[in-house]
Amino acid sequence: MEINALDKLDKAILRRLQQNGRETYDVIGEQVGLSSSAVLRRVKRLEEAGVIDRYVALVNPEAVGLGLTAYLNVRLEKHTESHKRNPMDLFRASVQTWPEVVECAALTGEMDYLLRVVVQDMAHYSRFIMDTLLKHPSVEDCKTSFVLDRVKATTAIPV
Amino acid sequence: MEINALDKLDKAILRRLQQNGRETYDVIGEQVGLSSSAVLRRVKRLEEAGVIDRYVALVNPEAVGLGLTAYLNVRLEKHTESHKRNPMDLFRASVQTWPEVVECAALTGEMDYLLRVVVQDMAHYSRFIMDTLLKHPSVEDCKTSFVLDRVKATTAIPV
DNA sequence: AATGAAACGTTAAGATC
DNA sequence: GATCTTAACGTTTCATT
Repeated sequence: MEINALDKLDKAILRRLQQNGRETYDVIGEQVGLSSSAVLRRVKRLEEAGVIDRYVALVNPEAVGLGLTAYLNVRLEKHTESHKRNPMDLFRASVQTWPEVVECAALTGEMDYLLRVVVQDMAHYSRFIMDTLLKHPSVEDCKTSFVLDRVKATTAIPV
Repeated sequence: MEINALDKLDKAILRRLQQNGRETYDVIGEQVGLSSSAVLRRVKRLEEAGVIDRYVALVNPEAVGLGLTAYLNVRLEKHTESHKRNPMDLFRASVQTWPEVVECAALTGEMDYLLRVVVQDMAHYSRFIMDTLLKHPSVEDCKTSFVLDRVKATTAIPV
């Protein structure tokens, strides 16, 4: 579980797996200059250390009819009514249950949240805003920006 | 290459692969009620149709010393000098080469860009802003919001 | 046209050096 | 870390519906 600094080989392996999570250890080994069993042992170590979180398939939203992406700035109500849960905790818990919300971060500045929402079309988006988000007791206000073009969307971080 | 609407089984398979891109076809089959060869055929079809884009390993940023994430709103200069490339194209091309920028979208509203930037610490962030982003000929101005907490960060879209 | 069962080839995983 | 062995998995084939 310790983070004993990654060497050049670990980084090379990570870069490859971040591009292709199913590349065989044989191919990785050829590229980085190791045998497949050496690659395997390093990968297992990286998994156990929590460096590799998990492996996923990436689905193309357009190909499944999810053509509209929006970023949403959400401002929560400041006041906590004593008999209710804290608005922040309530909001965070709800976000986990909304499948349209694929990304949510708490930001500095105006202590609000940035959400990325993926839906079929404008009708679905409206329904999400009107019937779900703005009806939520913790939400004070929100501001939408629609995505015109996904210029870059990588899951790879610069190791 | 055609998008012949996904049935219940396709969606169930996609949901599982979006959570674990290395789940064996045997296990997926047990869960969705198919044999492994039937699962394989469906997965290959989904890959060829472009529904499954690719498989990747997800790396934990903190575990590799990338502890600072920021969202950046970037406004480009409006004017194109006739002898230069269009500022928009120039900016988009540069974004592809900057490894710190893991996400970039063109947004409606003020025709600007939203960037997600992942770096080691504030020193690296400053250097990126001062030496790279603000020195870029297409960039007029930018505004930073730091991420306090990644409330939700999934690569799974709601199929 | 899609499935399940079984055979086959490839890859992962483990042992040894 | 490399080589060798075995167990697991992915892939193909084919009979069945």
